[in-house]
Amino acid sequence: MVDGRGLLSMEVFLKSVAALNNETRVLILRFLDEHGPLCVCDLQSSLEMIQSRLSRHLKILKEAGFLKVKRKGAWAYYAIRSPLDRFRSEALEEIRHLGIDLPKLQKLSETNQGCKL
Amino acid sequence: MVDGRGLLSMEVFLKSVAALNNETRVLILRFLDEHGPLCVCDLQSSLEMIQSRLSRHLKILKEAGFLKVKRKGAWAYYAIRSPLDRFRSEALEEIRHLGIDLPKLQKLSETNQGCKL
DNA sequence: ACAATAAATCAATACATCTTGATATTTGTA
DNA sequence: TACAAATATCAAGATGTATTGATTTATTGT
Repeated sequence: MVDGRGLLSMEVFLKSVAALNNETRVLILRFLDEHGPLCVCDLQSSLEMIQSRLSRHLKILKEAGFLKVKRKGAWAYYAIRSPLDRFRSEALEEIRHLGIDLPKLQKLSETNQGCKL
Repeated sequence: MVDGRGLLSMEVFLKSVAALNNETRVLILRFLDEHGPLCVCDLQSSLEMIQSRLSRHLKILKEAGFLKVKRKGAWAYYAIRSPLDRFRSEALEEIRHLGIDLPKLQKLSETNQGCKL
């Protein structure tokens, strides 16, 4: 990074853009932005998404530099990475202004049966 | 637009992002950013791209709100739209910082034979 | 009206991404 | 160690996007 503002390379830029280029991932970003760190199974129940699909999207967002993961035992907590560089935080700000209707947060991990369905 | 900062909708946002999600289009944006309005055949010779391919990318960039076109007779001059909204201009600023190695400008339209090859 | 040039669109193929169900990996607990 | 729960990865088919050459449309000059 030459001047503190930009991404390093075309490759990295395109990876960020590709990650944003999907409505499901935009929703995931916004949901984590709203609720803070959540484990995969809570996202799964809140967003009503099957596990492999969600896991794939989380991986893409992580590898594009939008998310971080913290493992706590068997659980993986995903959250917006902080700080974000300028372009990514502008993108997130833009996403906040889209007026997305967020589903209700389901903390399945905190029920008796855990994430098991 | 509610507050002057954001795009209207998910659909419009995704269209902008999709337009950015291609190395060829990023190059076209940066080239027009550097050289100002250019007709299709000048872009064609400068970027060494066949006409149908270039035309398709220009259309995508225009419909995503990055470019405007001004027709002058048979020629179509494409240029960066101005003003760009915040997200699009941040994207363009980011693109400026990618350090893209631009090809030399070829003003084929100003030669004797015109754009004909 | 005709021919020629600039640009846009179309149709087919190639290439990439998304979704799903199945399987593998990791971690905690008996 | 064996089992179960949480997550990650894989393989196949479905869907979407890119490229190319051919065709079409628009405009200019004769």
